[in-house]
Amino acid sequence: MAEQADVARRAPLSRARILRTAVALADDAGIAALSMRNLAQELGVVPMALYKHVANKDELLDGMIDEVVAEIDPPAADGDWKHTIRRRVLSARQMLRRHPWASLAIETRDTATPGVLAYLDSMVGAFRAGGFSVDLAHHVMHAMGSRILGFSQELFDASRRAGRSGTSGPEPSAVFPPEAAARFPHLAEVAGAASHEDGSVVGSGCDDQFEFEFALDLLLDGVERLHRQGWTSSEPGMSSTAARVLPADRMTSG
Amino acid sequence: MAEQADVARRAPLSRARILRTAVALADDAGIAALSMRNLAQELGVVPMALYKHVANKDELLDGMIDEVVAEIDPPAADGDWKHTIRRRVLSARQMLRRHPWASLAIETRDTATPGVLAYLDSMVGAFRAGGFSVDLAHHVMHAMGSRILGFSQELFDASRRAGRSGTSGPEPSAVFPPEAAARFPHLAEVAGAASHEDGSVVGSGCDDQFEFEFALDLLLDGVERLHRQGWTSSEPGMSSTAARVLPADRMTSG
DNA sequence: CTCCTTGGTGTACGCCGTACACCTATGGTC
DNA sequence: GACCATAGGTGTACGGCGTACACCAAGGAG
Repeated sequence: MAEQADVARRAPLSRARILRTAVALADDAGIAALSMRNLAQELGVVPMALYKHVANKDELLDGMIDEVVAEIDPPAADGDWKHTIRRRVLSARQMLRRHPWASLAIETRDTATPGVLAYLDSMVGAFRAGGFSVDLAHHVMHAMGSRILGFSQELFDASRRAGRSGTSGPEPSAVFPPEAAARFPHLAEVAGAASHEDGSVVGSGCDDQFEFEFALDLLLDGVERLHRQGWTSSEPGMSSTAARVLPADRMTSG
Repeated sequence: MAEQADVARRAPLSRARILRTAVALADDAGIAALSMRNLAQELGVVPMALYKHVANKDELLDGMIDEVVAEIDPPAADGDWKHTIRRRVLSARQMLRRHPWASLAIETRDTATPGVLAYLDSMVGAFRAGGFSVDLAHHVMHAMGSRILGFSQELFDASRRAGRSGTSGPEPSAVFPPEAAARFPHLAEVAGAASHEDGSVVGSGCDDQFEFEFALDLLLDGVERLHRQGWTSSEPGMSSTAARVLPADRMTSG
């Protein structure tokens, strides 16, 4: 009990405490540094002790994911669908920025956690409540979940990282090393323009939040247009979908 | 040379052969099964032999990425920007389907490979050639590279995988186990509708290729609209960007 | 003939996840 | 109070990983 202070030298190690500590450790040291051994040490306990509370490392990761997904604001009751979706998506994004490991962890898991499913479900629910057909809601969810360029998570992260030689970095221009600029002139042009255009962005080259909202609004506005004109998948209303130029590009969809 | 057939018992192990074999192994057995030891065994060689041709495993992965990125069709010279972009993106997608490990591998690397940079550069070039301002091209690239829902790569992959109990799976409905359907009614509704709507989709629930092109065209059409109306970031022309509802949601972008 | 370089080998180290046997308090039952 | 089942922390050990480092065989150059 409380009498023997040194026997209860630590808080008594529960699944919840393990998950909280694991999230904190991944936040601080990166997901690569999250080993069962490191986590155990952080908790002042031997590695195998963890296995009395989580089945294995995969289950630990699942727990961590649901832990952070729960941080996403619940859907707002007021407002139209667009407002609701927008706020929710931005809240999810804030969570992902707080926990940079989460995005990759979620995508890596081979089966979605209950928390993730609940989030997606409530998102579909918001579209449905806004009068969307099941059909349109379905396709819109896909559109919001897919990345058109297959990769390059935050597009210029790589080039930005390549230019970092310290945390100070007061030089906003020349994000590219010169030889890269020669090889990739268009990227260099874009990167250069981005670093000049706005004083509110200090050293990083471009305003991630602006870019994200640009993409979000581009999509939401398109979706709103489809919704208003009563789009259905059997009779597509999008211009280029009707006049599809590359029927041969369709794959076998296996 | 060719005289001693047993001395040259294998093709002489070059960087190119290592990369080709590594790609094939990752394609077949999954990226998790690609260890230096496994790869060496596949090549009939001792693990440390690989290190005479690649610096370490990270560099091996970089090489593999450039290997598969090179499979993306070069940009078409003819046609308008939309045609060019669309074809290129779809070609990239086909590559990513051939090499399911590639998408994650590319996103995991902390510095973009030359091949990836070249691909992105040519993409920006296509927009520029289509008359896009540097500004718009920049933001559009971000929009195409970002995923609005922060995760869930192919949205219903997870639920689909949860329902797989074999390769046959002749039952298109009930993608969800019933208890999950009760907890996530909207997802269940969407998943159920998807499995009924089209005879061309056999067992998988929804047509990934259709979903992808839906998202692609939604974005391209929105982009075309912005382009036509001379959008600039200083004076946004998108409806919801002008009447932004949630200024407080903006983060410090740091 | 000697020597240097190129490329494959063998051993070994420290990390990882985790199976398994063990120990030790706790609390319920008689 | 005696007994014992159970929950939870411990210690050891195994196989796999990436890779540092010393070694060695073959071939070309002087």
